[in-house]
Amino acid sequence: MSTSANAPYHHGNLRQALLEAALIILERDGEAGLGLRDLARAVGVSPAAPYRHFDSRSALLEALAVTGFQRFTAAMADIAASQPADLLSAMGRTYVLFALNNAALFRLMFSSQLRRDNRPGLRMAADAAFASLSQASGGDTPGGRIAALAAWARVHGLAVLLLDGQIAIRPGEDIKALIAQIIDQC
Amino acid sequence: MSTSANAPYHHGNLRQALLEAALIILERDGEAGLGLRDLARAVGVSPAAPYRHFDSRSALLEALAVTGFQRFTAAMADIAASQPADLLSAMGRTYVLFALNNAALFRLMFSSQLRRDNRPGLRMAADAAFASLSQASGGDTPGGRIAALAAWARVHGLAVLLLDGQIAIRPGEDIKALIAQIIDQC
DNA sequence: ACCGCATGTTATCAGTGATCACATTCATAA
DNA sequence: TTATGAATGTGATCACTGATAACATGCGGT
Repeated sequence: MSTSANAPYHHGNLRQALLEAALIILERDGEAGLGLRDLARAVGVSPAAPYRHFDSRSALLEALAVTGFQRFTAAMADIAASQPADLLSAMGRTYVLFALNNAALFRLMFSSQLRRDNRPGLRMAADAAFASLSQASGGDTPGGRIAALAAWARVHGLAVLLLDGQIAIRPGEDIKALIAQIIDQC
Repeated sequence: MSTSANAPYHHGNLRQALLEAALIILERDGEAGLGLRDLARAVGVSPAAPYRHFDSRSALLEALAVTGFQRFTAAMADIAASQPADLLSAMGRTYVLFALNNAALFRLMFSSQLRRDNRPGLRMAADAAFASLSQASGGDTPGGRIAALAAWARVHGLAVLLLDGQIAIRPGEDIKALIAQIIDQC
C-alpha cells in the first residue's frame, strides 16, 4: 500500500525522474540542500530507492554535473551554428549567460568535491565542452595557446565573480551589456 | 580527569587553536572533510567545546574565510610595498600564487554556502581585499572600470581554472612562467 | 575569600548517508 | 501461458554529524 493509489510499485523511469527533481532542488537550495531523503520524497519513493540508480550521493552529483556539461556543450554548438559575426565574443557571452542561468549547476560542474575523487566520466564531459571553445579562440595555432587560455580565463573568471556577487552592479545597469563590454575589452 | 595529565580544564586560547587546526584539516581534507568532532579531537577538547567559540559550523567556516581574506590583503599590500616595475602584473601573479598555495582556503573564501546567508563580516573582508587591486588596475579612473574588471576576471579565472585542474600543464612546464605569460597577454 | 561569568564536559537529540534482508514486478524463455 | 531469475522498490537499522541542554570547573574582579 502506498500513499498515492496511482503510484505503482515500480516507478518506471526513476533515474530520470530523480535527475530532474534533483536539478530543481539544486537550483532552489544549492548543493548542500540536496539531500537524498528530500529528493526521494519529492519523487514519491522510499529513501533507499535512489541507491538502486546511484551508488552514492557523490555519484548522483556527478551525473548532474555531466548533464550540465552536456547542456553547456549544446549551448556552445548552437551559438557556433548560428554563424555570428564575432564567434569568440559570442561564445564568451554564451559562456557567462549559461553560468548565470544555471548558477548552482555551473558551480557543481566545477566543484572540487567531484574532482577530488577522479571521475573519468566528468573529465571527458568537461574536455568535450571546452574543445570547441579552445578551437574558436585559436588554441590550436602555434603561439595561440596563451591567447586562448587568457580568453578562457577572462570569461570563466567573469562568470564566477558574477555568480558570487563580487562584481558590483550599478543600479539599473544592463548586465548583458556589461558582460559584452568586458569580454570585448582589448 | 582528562586523558592527558598536562591538559588543563581551560584550554586558554581555544578559539585560536581551533582556527589553526581547522586550517590544517581544511587544506588536507577539503571543506567537506572538516568536521567539528575531528577538529575538537585534534585540539584535544570535547566535541561540544567549539560551540563556545563558534555558533555553528558555518560560523567557523566564515571565520576561516575572513582570515583568508586578511592574508590575501596582506600579500597584496606586501607586493605593492615592494614597488615592482609593473604593479598590476605583479599583483596578478601574487593573486594566482596565493590561490595555488592556499587552495582549499581560497575556494572557501568564494564559497557560495557562505554567501547564501549574508555575512557582513565576510563582505567587508572581501571588499577590503579587492580595494587595492581595483585601484592598481585603474578602476577609479573614468572609463577604467571595464578594464579593471576585465583584468580582475582574467586573474581570478586563471586561478580557479588552475585550482580545478582544468588547464592542462605540459610535462616539465614552468607553471609560474605560464601564469606570467597569460597575465601579461595583450 | 567570595562569587559571577566564561569556558569546557557529558549526555542526548534529530537528521543524514549508507547497507541489509525482504517484497514486488518485469522480462524472458520453455 | 507460465515458471523463473533479474531488476527495482521497501522497511529496518547502523554509524556518524551538527546541535542543544544541563552540569562542572576555574578565572578574575570586588
